[in-house]
Amino acid sequence: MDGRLSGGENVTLDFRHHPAVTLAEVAEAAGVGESTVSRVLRDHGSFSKKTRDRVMEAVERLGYVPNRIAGTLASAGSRLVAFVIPSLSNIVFPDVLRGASTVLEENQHQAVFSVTDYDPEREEALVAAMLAWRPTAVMLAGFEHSERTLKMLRASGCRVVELLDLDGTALDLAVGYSNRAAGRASAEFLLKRGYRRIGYVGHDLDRDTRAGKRFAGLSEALGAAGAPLADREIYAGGSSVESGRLGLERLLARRRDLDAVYFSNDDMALGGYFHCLAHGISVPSQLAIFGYNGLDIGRVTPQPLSTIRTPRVATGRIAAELVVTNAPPQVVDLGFELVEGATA
Amino acid sequence: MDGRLSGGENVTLDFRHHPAVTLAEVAEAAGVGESTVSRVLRDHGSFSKKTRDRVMEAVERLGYVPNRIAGTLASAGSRLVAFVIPSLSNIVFPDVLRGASTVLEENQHQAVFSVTDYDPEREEALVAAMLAWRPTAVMLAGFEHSERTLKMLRASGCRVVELLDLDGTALDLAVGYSNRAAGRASAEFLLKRGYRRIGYVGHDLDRDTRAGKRFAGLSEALGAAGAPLADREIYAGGSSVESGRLGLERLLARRRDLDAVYFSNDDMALGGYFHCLAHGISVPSQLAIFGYNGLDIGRVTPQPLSTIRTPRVATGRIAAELVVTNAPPQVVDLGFELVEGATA
DNA sequence: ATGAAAGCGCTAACAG
DNA sequence: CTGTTAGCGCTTTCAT
Repeated sequence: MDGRLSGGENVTLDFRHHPAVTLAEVAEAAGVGESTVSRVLRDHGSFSKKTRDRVMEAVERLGYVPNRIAGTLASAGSRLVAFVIPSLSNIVFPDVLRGASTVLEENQHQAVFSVTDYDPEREEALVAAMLAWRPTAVMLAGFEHSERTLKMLRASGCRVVELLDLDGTALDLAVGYSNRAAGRASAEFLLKRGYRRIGYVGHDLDRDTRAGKRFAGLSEALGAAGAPLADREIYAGGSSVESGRLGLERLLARRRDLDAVYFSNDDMALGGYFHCLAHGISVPSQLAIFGYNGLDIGRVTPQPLSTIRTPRVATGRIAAELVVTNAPPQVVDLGFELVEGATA
Repeated sequence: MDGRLSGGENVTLDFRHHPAVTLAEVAEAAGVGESTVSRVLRDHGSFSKKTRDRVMEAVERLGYVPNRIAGTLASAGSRLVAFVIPSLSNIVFPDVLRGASTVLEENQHQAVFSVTDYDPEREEALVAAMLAWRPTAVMLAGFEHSERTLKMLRASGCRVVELLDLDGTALDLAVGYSNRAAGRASAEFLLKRGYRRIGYVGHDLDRDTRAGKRFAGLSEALGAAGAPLADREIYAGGSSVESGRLGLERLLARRRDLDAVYFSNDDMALGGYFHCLAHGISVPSQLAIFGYNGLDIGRVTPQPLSTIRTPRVATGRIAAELVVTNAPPQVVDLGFELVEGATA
């Protein structure tokens, strides 16, 4: 009646696709009930040492791997933490993931992620997809989300952590630093150093709203000091060393009188710095350069890059800690540190 | 009898923790059977347009989000792809994830990941944890895994993709390029350019076995050409720009006669290059520098870095495509490209 | 200390 | 075209 009875061919196939061992099979093999196996495996409830050994022996022998899909369905939390991040090219997000993954792994949680490419609609779709896994928490970049995203998140009942931004209203938890304040601090530093004709080279501001907030803080502080932004060059698309170089080249073609340029981040700033090195523009006497992020590479260039160091790894770590400890709603300001460097 | 009956306070709590809407509730609200809702949602099987509208209206109104945990348990695959990667600091892995995530998202798969920090024991534990989610596939770096890891993987029945290496035996699928061949190609290039006193600056070779294979390929080719490796400086720990700089400094302190240095990757090589810039060592006339990976930044430095460009994003993309199409076991060699640059 | 049984929320036959 | 029903593999009372 069953194909398996009719030939060796199917036996072979059955070996290959052997369905995973189940808890019931382990129970059977150990000669105990299913609930006993479950108790032993989770070390919860009581059982004799003898039973424990029998069960573990069977687990070992059969190569049993518990099925967390079933486990999660039967019990409470999934111990899944979902990251919906804008990009993996921008080093910021791998750094955040790195900080979080250590903590998550130590606490038997798993990280799931997807990449929005800075698109709010994709974010919406991806959040929905993530929510289908009933994660313990979902981590997002910043505070700008579509109405529907916010609604889904609120309705989900899972923890929400908004990362890397402080300029806005948190849904639940928020961990990061103020980009607006960072922009302002950069402006004040440059002004203090005596620069007055300051330009800006940046990448797409509408999509990367945190870069937009830094720009706003910068412009605001420069304006307030009576030294408004001299000019700006916006490079469509993501940030990169190459677009920083190109952006500075274009900006200088228009404005030879600039004495300092603020870049939307260190990648861009390094591009600008390399442009200066290659074209004999002496830094900072002819032109000062200032970045954002405090990448390690900026400390090793012939002149250390002047920038703002941000606690990206710590952001991930703290966010994960708040989630695994189920901390009450709160906003954690990790601050940032201005690195004077030698380029400004 | 129940605390909830005694006061308004608990009612509020109940609102907050309102359990997620279930398919049964949607069916109820729409006045249809559960399987009908299921069919409509998955657009599978047949149903009238009228029914469809009624169901969708209820879904919308209740804010229903399907539970994939339950769905997966009831049906077949999880559509989860597990990445067990050594590091997130090394740009290689974010790049691979980036390539894969695009394809996975387009095909309604989710990426789960964890980080081994190049430790085979952690890898073993993390693979086990991943397997508990019954992923469609698990993606690993390279071919070096513990016996138990291999056993679990084989027994799991899920697809296994080994990434970024070709020098070894694949379990199922493998996508990448030969690190040994890359090391050899680098040596041949340097020799062809006339360099004979070649040194090496690298990071931990035992943990990063792919870097070890490049080193082996390099040494082998240099030895075969009668110009064996002059000296080497191994920096414990991961690769970084700073350790590249420091490594070169130390190496040169011992061997002033070197005419070229091969670095374990571009990060290290950039550190070396910056050291030369800062100390007036002219590149490549006094000292040639050669890296590995072909990072974008190396194309924008005052002198473009001589290196080998590797298809990291494509590795992730192809790996994901093989998985979502359930391709037969195979090894895909994506090759690499030697970039002549100006530093060697 | 242990087993039996009732689900968790969904999908997949199988009837109608 | 649609509803009913039997699980998926586990956890969790509840008895014993």
